[in-house]
Amino acid sequence: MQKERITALFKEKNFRATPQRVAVYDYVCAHRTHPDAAQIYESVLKSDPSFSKTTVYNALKSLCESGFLIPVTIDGDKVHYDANVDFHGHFICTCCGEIYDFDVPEPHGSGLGGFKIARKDVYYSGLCPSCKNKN
Amino acid sequence: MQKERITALFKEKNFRATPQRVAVYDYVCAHRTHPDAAQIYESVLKSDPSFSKTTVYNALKSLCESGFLIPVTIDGDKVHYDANVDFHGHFICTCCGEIYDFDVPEPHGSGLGGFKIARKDVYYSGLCPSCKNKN
DNA sequence: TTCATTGCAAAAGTTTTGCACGTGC
DNA sequence: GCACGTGCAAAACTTTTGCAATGAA
Repeated sequence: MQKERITALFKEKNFRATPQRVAVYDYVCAHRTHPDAAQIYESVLKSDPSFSKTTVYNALKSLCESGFLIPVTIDGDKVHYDANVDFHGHFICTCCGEIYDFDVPEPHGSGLGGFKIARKDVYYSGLCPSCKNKN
Repeated sequence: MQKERITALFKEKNFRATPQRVAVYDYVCAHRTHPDAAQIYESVLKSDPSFSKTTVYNALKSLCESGFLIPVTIDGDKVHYDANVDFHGHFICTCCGEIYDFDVPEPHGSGLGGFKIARKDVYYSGLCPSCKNKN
């Protein structure tokens, strides 16, 4: 997606379109590998050397709150981000750390009467095909 | 569960039964609130002031690897631990941070041919009843 | 103009590491 | 006895915070 279209999309949803936010979103859209803040920062820094790490965190937080991105907390330490906001599952390889998308029906839990459910996530973990065959 | 029974359980599964590991597991079994490493450390320290934080991390890692505990990474930063290893969902309140268990059928994803699935997790987030009614 | 966002440095918080010592089996 | 676990301090990392300066609308 070109930056002008991202800017238009942001304005349409009353989301302040700063070049930094556009760059962060552009990167996550273009790299469907579920990058974390460090990877995003490293990349956007190349086109704008004055880009701050704080700004990456600010942008990611705002983008998630406004529904442009989804935080993926499958990995215990860092948070990964996904531009595909349609419901789907995430698989993480415990060997190489790679995260894969997969199709899964939305799960329906019971015993949550009175709770307001805002998000549902399905996380699998194990070995990806290449790591599985490595040993 | 008394400590002697935990020790017996560990030995049964060829899991070295040090008093520290027993204490950590005992705490997580007794407190079904999905504690994190800091909470566990704080508690076990009371009965043994020489208990090290490193040991808590070591014990938790080993206990997870041996299937005694489940790591809950629903929260982006710290890892929580659950002694209930039977399949169930976890709900986290984005307001108070409390984690609740709920029943949910095991999800069956598609498109993972060639992957070795070791674990499945279903995480919900939103507002718990009391936080929902707070505003 | 105005107020949200940015950028910097410093802090906070969790988890890991290296290594000597201690201990379960 | 020996391999494995423990404990300590320091390091590594991710993320947050405070605040002055900047810029989008």
